[in-house]
Amino acid sequence: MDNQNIKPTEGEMEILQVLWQKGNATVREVHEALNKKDSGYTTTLKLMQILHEKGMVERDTTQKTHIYKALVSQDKTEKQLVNKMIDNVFNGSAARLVMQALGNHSASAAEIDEIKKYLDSIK
Amino acid sequence: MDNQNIKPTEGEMEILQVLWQKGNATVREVHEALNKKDSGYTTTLKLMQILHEKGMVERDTTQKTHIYKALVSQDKTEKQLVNKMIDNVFNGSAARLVMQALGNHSASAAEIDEIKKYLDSIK
DNA sequence: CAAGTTGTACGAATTATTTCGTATTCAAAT
DNA sequence: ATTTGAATACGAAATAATTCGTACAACTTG
Repeated sequence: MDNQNIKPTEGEMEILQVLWQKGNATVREVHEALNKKDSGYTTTLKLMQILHEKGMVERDTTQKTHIYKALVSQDKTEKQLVNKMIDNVFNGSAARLVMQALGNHSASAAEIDEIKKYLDSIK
Repeated sequence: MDNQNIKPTEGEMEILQVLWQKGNATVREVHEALNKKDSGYTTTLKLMQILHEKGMVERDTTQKTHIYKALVSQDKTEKQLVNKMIDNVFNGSAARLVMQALGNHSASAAEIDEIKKYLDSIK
């Protein structure tokens, strides 16, 4: 099985988000997108280098300023993390996670409609 | 604001699960419930002591063998963790998390109905 | 071209988490 | 009573994750 274990840390995850959103980006772009006042540029650089070591991103180094791009898919990564949470926190019940997620004020009426539509579609 | 920040680590979380399930338990009971072959009894003990320091569990020490009990609520803790994931992984969209969770674990028809009912109830 | 700016590399400090070794206490059984 | 077993306490090692300092290379631009 080629089942690559994608387990980004929290810091790595933040960077991947930016890369997924932008498609590709330089370290500076990523660093600015996450405007962290609590950590410096070289920290972001280091994390991106680690992501590269771990094979989760690729980079174009033909120019002085390197350009990064995610190699792991957003979908697969999200699935891994969600699955892990369902197992770890919700004893295997996806439904419990869903309800916990919606019980929060986080979900708007529009979101709820969207979810219902989705539920119908997979029925 | 009394907003206690509940952020158990992964190891702490495993222990809390057992305590929530059992109501209360000794270190040995917890250690056996999570039959980890990769870490010893004193590791579990230490983690439970840390949970106590952090105020996430209480313990009855009137007997030689202490009896532990979770102080943080399962519901609140789950909400915190889910919210964190919604922020960290799904850019604030509960709906995206829900869909990822359902697309994934291929929830059963019964589960889906349950969720729909729930959605109606909070509308 | 010299000076300043922007970039990467990378070791090392810091912080968080997990794990264990060992001392000690208490209680039960021989 | 002495030994044995099961428990806690707690420092400290091991591991993981984050952050930064600093050296150096490559482009401005004055």
